[in-house]
Amino acid sequence: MSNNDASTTNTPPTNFIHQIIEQDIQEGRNGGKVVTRFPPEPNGYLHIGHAKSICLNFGTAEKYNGECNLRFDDTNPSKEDQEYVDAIKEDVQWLGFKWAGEVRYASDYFDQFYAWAQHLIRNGNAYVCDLSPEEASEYRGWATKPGKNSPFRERSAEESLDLLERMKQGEFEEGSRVLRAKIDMTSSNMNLRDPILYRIRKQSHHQTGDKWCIYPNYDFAHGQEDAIEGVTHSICTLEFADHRPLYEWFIENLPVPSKPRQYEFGRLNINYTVTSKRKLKQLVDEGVVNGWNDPRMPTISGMRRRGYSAQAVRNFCDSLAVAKTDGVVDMAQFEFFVREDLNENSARAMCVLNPLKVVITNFPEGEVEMMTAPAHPQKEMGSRSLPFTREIYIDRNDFNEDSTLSRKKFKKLVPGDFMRLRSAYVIKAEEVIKDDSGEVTEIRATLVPGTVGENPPAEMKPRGVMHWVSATHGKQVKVRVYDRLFSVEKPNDDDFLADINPDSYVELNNCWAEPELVNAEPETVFQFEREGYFVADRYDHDVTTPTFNKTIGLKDSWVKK
RNA sequence: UGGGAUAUCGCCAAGCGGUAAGGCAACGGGUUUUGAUCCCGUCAUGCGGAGGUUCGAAUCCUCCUAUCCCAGCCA
Repeated sequence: MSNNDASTTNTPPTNFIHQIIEQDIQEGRNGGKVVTRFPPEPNGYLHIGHAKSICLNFGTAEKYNGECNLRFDDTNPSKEDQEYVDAIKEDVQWLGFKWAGEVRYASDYFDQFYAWAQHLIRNGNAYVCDLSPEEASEYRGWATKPGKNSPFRERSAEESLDLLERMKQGEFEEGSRVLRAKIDMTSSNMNLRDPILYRIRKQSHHQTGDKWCIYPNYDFAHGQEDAIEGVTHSICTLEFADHRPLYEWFIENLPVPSKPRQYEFGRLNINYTVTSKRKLKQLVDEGVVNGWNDPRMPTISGMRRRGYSAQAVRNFCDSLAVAKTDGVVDMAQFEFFVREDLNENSARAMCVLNPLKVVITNFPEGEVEMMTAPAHPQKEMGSRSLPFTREIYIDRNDFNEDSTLSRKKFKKLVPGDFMRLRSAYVIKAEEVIKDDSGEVTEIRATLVPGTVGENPPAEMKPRGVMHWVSATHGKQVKVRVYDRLFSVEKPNDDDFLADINPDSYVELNNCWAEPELVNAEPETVFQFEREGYFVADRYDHDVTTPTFNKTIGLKDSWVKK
């Protein structure tokens, strides 16, 4: 609630795109309407970078009472698949956005594009070129070296029209001919050196099947898609800035129904991860991670499985500047929003990750005392019951044999000293039992009567508080502990796999949780007190195989030593 | 090297000629039956550099410097 108020109306513009929009509205441009679109190519899964674009496009439409379309830019069948179409729709919905009307596809407009291609030819603005890809590249020149005209550039409109139709009929091989715009082979903008409009691809398409064997390029499609849909502000990332003159050239030279404008903003980069589609795909294909929705992946489906809430992802994206700088946002900034949301909304529970048995010698065997604890320390979220028994588990890390450690600095169980069991008694460690190898296997302790909900006398003041679970009434659960996928801020570009964090995934099979936890609905996030946030796995969790993924640890300001 | 963009605290960033917002991180301190949360406090005489215009410049001008993007029949 608190974070989103700012994005309703009447607030001053927060970024340069909103400034432009407000000016457009003031000048009555587009009849005061604002229409945006999120236009992914269905060739991979959406990631955190896309989330920023989604939040910007949908958020902008929302802010100005406009609409935002979801449109698949499916102009290259050789890279695309229905699997990605479905996953992308699911991700956008999970984030909580609703697109205007039906989902759109660039392929819905292929007939129109073809007619417009003929229009350009007739007006002397396009021609069929027979240069091979290698020759075309040579003719195009170099950034500092002007290109030269294709020998087919002055071919008659009639001939080009005929050739284009025959390309469409499948008469020619892939790569043998293309349709090009006739602009300027000497332009300092490479995109204007007679860009390719259509190329031959004898492949079936996930939406149009085998209807087409020629497909438009990005540049000959995107602006026209926007124009057809009445998009007013076409927001894309910085690398498309060089394409804007071409975008405008098509809008000017074609009888399009509206005149959209393109604006570019800086793409989101975060440290300790990668977001290039190529690298993410490699991680999946080489089995470095367990699929696109592995909880370590920066994909939306990965973050979802990790336990990050849609609201946290959105709050993070909204906190980001929309500007033209290309910086790298600190992962800590993202983690802040994840914790902020989870702290506010997740129920508390206790789960011991590395069990160490404690026997309360002055508590009768077989007896069960039910403790009650609030589900949330600050918010009213109900309460839970915790069975307290003679044998309990505490975390191995909460015990230390060294009783000389400073009481103030070391808030853990040490022999002869007192500790508070969260929501239960204060206990005192009396005896340490070890096995032959010297490893501590059990602690024998005594409880201080009357300390449930009450403080003990000053001389019995506990060093600190620790979580616990009944050894006889708790449930054994599986916990998957995740950490950052990469151990360095900026994974090496050439060999990024070498920078994988070897400890990014650890599976713990002997964890003990308070009983109710096994009944949790999949995708529910809990705060395991003193440990962090954990989500019941979306796919693998159920009563018989309780499985939790570590979402993120609690902030830890305890400086060791 | 031709073109397009960008440079403000460790990171993100506001600022649009009137004397450097905010968030993250960090560091102090308080509360606390989570070393969490919460609360309080500290954190740029400085805005990539050098000149100039101006009563006044992060904001305007000039020249440098650094970084990113463009030479797919990818998007």
